[in-house]
Amino acid sequence: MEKGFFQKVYDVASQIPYGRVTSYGAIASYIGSHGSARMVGWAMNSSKNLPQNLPAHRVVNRNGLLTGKQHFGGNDVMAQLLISEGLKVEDSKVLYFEKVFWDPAIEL
DNA sequence: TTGCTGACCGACG
DNA sequence: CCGTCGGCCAGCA
Repeated sequence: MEKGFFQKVYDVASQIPYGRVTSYGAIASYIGSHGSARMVGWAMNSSKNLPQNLPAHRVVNRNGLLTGKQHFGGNDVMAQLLISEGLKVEDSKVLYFEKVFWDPAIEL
């Protein structure tokens, strides 16, 4: 039974530590599907059908921009969640992104 | 079954 | 600098 694409995404995303963030591309690359970053985001969209254990708010784009914030049911919900974890968010963007960046290829 | 779309990224002109 | 296009995989009408 090989894990499907989504399955791998969930597996990695669910392991993102508190107060850390990663990028769609990093996850895609780690699971061996470099270029399918869009699918990572799509997997997050489908996360609604999964347990809340999936910290989708800790996944941002390459620029540290909260591109998927609108899918959290609000415009600032995602930002507030990150701020609540001790991160600095300004203008829908994670400050010190490189410092809080969690790369599965390195950390995992 | 076919075809379109999507929370991205990198390349090209 | 900015607009456009291709690639990747899965869900839905």
